[in-house]
Amino acid sequence: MKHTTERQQRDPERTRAELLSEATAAFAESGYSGTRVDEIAERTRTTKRMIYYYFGGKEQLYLAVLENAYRGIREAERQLEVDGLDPVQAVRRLAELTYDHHLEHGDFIRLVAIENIHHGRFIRQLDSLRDANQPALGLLEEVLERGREQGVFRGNVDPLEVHLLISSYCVFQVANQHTFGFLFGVDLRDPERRDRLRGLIGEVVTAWLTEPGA
Amino acid sequence: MKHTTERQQRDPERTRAELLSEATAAFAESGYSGTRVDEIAERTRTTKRMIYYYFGGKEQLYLAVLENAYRGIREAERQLEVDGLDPVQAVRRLAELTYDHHLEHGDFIRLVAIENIHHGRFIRQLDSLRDANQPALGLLEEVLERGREQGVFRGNVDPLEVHLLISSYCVFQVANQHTFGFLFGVDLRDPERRDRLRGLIGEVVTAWLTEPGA
Amino acid sequence: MKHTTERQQRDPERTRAELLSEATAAFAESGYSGTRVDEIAERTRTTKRMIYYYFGGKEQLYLAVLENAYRGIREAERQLEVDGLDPVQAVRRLAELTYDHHLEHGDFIRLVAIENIHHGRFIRQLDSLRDANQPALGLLEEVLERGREQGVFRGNVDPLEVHLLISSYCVFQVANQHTFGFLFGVDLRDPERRDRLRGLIGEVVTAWLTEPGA
Amino acid sequence: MKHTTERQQRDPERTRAELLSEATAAFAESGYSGTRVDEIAERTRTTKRMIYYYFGGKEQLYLAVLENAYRGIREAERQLEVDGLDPVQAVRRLAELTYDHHLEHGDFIRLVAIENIHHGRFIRQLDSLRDANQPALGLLEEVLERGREQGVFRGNVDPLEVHLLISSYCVFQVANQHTFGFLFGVDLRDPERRDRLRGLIGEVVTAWLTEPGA
DNA sequence: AATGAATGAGGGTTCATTCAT
DNA sequence: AATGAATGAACCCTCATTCAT
Repeated sequence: MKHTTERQQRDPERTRAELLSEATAAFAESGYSGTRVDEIAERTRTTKRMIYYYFGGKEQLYLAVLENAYRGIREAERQLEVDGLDPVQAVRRLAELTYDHHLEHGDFIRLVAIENIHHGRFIRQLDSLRDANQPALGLLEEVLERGREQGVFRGNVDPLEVHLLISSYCVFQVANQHTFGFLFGVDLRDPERRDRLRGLIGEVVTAWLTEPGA
Repeated sequence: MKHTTERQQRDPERTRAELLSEATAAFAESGYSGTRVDEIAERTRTTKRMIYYYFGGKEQLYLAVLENAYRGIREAERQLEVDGLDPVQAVRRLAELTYDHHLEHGDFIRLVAIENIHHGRFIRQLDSLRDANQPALGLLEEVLERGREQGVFRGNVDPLEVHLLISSYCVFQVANQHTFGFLFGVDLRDPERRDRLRGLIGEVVTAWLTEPGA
Repeated sequence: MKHTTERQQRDPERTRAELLSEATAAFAESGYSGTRVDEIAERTRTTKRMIYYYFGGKEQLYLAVLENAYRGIREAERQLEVDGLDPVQAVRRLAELTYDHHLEHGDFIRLVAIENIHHGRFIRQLDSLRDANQPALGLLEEVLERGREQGVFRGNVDPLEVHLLISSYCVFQVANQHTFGFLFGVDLRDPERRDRLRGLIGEVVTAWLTEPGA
Repeated sequence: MKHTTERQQRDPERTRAELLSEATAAFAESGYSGTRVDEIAERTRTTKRMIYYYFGGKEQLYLAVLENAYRGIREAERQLEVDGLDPVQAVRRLAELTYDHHLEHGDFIRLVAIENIHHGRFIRQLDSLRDANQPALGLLEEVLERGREQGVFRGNVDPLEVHLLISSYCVFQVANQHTFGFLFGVDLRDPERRDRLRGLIGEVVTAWLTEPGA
């Protein structure tokens, strides 16, 4: 009679998924160089050896993590809905959803920061990410166009730049919270503060988009 | 005739400064864990032994780098001048100078990103940074107050949040340039693009500050 | 035809045992601080990397050495036999066996001396040694009791103190042989001298135990 | 006007003495390899550099420490007095004084143990110690001879061996206190225990020396 | 008589990875 | 499909010592 140990498991998919998930957490926590493969393995029910068995090495595992993280985000962006809202409300809504979304996915934002620390050396290998359309950007494009048609928004606006405005703001609050918080003595994650900040970027952007005489 | 070797030198200040400078470049380039002390030493005319002699260790060197970088930035911020400009122009000016300033100090921004990857664990040890006043923020505060007095700007605006808006935007373009550039197929450092982006944040912020009926 | 290298071997038990054995010799020879892990490794067929693989580090290896050495001594003490001897002969026998035993285990005695130089800081971590009974002491206790019952030995004798008397004498000859030998110009390991010394402590102790009117 | 810093001092004798004294404490505390020259210097008001200036190096300093320690002990031994006591009392007295003396000079005993760990490699360089007479041994010799003449002590006794008996016992209690204390759960420095042990060795030795029919 | 600056050589340890079944 | 054993290369750091005044 064979007894199932906690280690031995005949479910490759599950093992792989567990490795990927824990590697995501580990890399997001400590960066690429700062994460040791032992550390990742210790979080799982398998051994370090399996990382090489399933992924080939630390770098490949990191690539899988990165790709997987972006895929998840895209998936979530596809859920965004602003139908039935007038353009101003739609932009505000979009900004707020983006804000919430970023605050909820600290790991992802940290992975992106890490990747930039590495000069984007890894992401550049992921062709799968390159051409995929950016759902959030597409949606924004639509809304901006709608606003312009209705004469509510100024014309000559590059959706990418609006996206940049919103993204910068949302990303910064997560990515730079430690230094900003320390230097200015504020806690950006404080609920009250967060509520204020949540609405701000939408207001700012729409103020600009709707600015009279622009 | 003996020639002086390139190594041996009796100029402690210079040796220390060189180490600090090269360490700054190295850490900004590869992060804390990603930088090897040998690597730093190889950039200088001394040996890695001197890192321990002058700083005590890798971590202390990194701390010195971090502190020095922030000190430099503060110094630069103190040079900012917007006297003689009306509030709207002043904010725009401030935003543009901040923008330029960030783009010119990629190393600093990378160090800040790195520090955030480390959850601010190092900067928290630098009490010298905590209480020091933030020149840029003070200046902004003055301008906002002036605008409010003149009835040009809305009231009830937290200078810190305006600062956050501007900083986010400027920092993001440097810090996230690799992933953003890759994903959207743009080069944020392209001069033409940069010129457009340079003015944008000031316009956006002032549009909001001056929004009628606010 | 490939020949098996001397290094590569798939016998963990043996590798471990070899490391332990050579480490014992090395630590006994040069002390804890005086022994380099490279030095230990060079004595074996593996590399120093294996010390970390099997033991975790220099300190843990030393702890294993210490524990192992004491275990070996205990094992040997369990072989002691004085059955069928009258109490006086038994004590003499015990003293002589202890003497021989110490002279034969110079490494052990040196390890003990080294441990005392370290203020017992390592041994205190070895709970396995604390509560284990001390075979030699138990045997001695029996003999002393027997002698007292037969009216041959004085009463009111603490076996531990008798043990201390004998141990001191035997340990000293090994542990302090270099300074003592140098200062008094004698070689304590000289066979003739040793034969004299071998019997001495038993005689001294029994003279005291059997002292009339005590 | 020159002000005297705490460091700068123009008293070579004092500096040298301080170094010697602190080095003694340091070496006795941590052994030869375990003591770092920085550590010694930090205990004094001078710098590490002075160790090289005054002694030439770590080894020479250790040699000076060793020689100085032995010189001090010899000096103390010369103070021993047993005049006016009968031989039995004299031996007991000598044993007790030796006992006290050892317990009071733990540093010296540790230095001796350390020297033995190093196989007496250093002491062998100190010719000054070799030929010097051993006061304690000479005194013992006299007493033993007196006892033999009076028919109280057995003849054919090597004073060196009696000295060895007493020394072993006294040294062991200090040198091996940590392992012995740990293994047997006793504190050899406990005052009550110490009082018992103090008298023991004299009784044991005299019991043997006076044994009838020897 | 004394010192600040500098250093070569090694110290213990950890890293991602491969061997061999 | 999975794994225990082994490892080379490098990593950060510390040691006793010397240079140069």
